[in-house]
Amino acid sequence: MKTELDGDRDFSQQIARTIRDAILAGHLPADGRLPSESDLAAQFGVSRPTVREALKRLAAQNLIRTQRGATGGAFVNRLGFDEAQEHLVTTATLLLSMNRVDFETACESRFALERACLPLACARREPQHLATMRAEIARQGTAGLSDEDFCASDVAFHRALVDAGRNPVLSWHLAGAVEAMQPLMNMITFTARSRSRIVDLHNALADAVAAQDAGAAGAAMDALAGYTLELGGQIRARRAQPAPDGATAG
Amino acid sequence: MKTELDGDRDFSQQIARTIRDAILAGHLPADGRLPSESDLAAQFGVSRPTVREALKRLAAQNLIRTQRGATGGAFVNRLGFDEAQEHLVTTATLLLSMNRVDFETACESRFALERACLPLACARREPQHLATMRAEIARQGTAGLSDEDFCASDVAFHRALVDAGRNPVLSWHLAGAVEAMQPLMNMITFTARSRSRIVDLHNALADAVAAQDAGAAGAAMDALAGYTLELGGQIRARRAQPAPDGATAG
DNA sequence: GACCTTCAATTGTCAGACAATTGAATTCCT
DNA sequence: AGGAATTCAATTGTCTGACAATTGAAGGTC
Repeated sequence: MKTELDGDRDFSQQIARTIRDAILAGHLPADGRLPSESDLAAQFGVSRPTVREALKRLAAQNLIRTQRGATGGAFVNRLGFDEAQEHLVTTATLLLSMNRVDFETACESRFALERACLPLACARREPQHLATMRAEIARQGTAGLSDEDFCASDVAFHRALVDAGRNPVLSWHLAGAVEAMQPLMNMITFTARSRSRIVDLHNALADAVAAQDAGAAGAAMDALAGYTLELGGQIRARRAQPAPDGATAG
Repeated sequence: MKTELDGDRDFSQQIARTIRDAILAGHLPADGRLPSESDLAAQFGVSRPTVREALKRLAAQNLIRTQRGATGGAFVNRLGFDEAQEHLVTTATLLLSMNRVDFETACESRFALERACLPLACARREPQHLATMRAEIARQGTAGLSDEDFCASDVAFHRALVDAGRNPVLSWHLAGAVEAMQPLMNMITFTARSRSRIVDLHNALADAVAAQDAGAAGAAMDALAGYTLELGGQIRARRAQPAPDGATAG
């Protein structure tokens, strides 16, 4: 099974693409073992380091895992939701940081996406989801909670909310979006902290989901989005005109 | 700047992670050049092939690009929306194919997500978006259109719809989701072809967006989702009880 | 000054070797 | 015969050194 390559350039990339396509096409079943590096080198007519570079490319995409030893080798990975979510978060984080996405745009997309799961969450939420949401709200109300912990709890709350929709694909998308936005959210929460207001809005959301009232849930989500945007606007204004320190009326 | 590694294993992975974190943290600006492979090898105290494996990992994630020649080297990539969407599609495709996600779940998430952009699309759509949608609908109505072209047009229509929301982050998420679902959608369209019904639903969507009526747009989207699910159910039923060939009643 | 040549830096590739790991086969003891 | 310890072989991880290909830049020529 000598496989030909396009004569001139970047063998490792071509090999990686070839194997990747084979995996995506299902020719290589999950948990199946690839030939050894030496065999692959012989098949493609290249040296082992070149094959290794190709395999590292695939490993970077979580398409394969490697194991040493007699029965070791490269095995096709079964991509789970957790790993896929890591990918999503990494990509989204890079995207946001490298494209000068402004806060309003990021915020808007995040809440628009999360809003998408509200009907499902209201219809399918189970006691465990409600319990998690309530627990996180309670946690957010405790005094002396650090900003980091508050943000983590915030993420956990929204995670429970999207999980209540009981659609893993949707949860993957939404949780990834929420997690990728957290750095931006931190910037807000750390500066203009008004936790009680956020706790109130979270409670309204939880109430609506508990009552299976999608309309009310949507309204609560809109209110949360509006408040977050408002905070973002305050931050920007404060930066543009930095500190009339005494802060009189005006 | 000798950088230490955790003594025992998989240097290339550690090096890749180190550089990746530096990029994500912004220590390496976009389009900035990394040290040469030899320099990196010296800095990390490993050989050049090991450094190369690390760089290939980063290249596989589109974090860097490499260029040969005197002024060549590895450069930090500015991750654009297009490349990021490729990532998203690849990950989503793998996720769907490797986790036995059933059609209903995938379909539900896809339409829930797309529904999220309808208010924005109705509020902000511009003539160009409407024109694209109309053009694709017209294309979908032409006789003799191949199934592949019909599907491509379908994707283009939905792409225009989400772009009408004029939020690039949202477009990235939604277009990625739509494109990842296309293989599944093909399965449907190729079998139970009912293009006129789909064209009607697309027209209803376009009308609602043109009229900036978010409620009607949501209803049209729900109808489209319902019809798609219905088709999926038919396919499944037909598979479970394969071909009472003459197709008489009951 | 414009064009050509040479050059040096850098990535891409190769060959062979050795170390580390690990499951399986083998041997040895009971 | 059965189980435990040992040996073994296959495989990945890494190193060394080298050469080829590419490409912008420096220098030389007209």
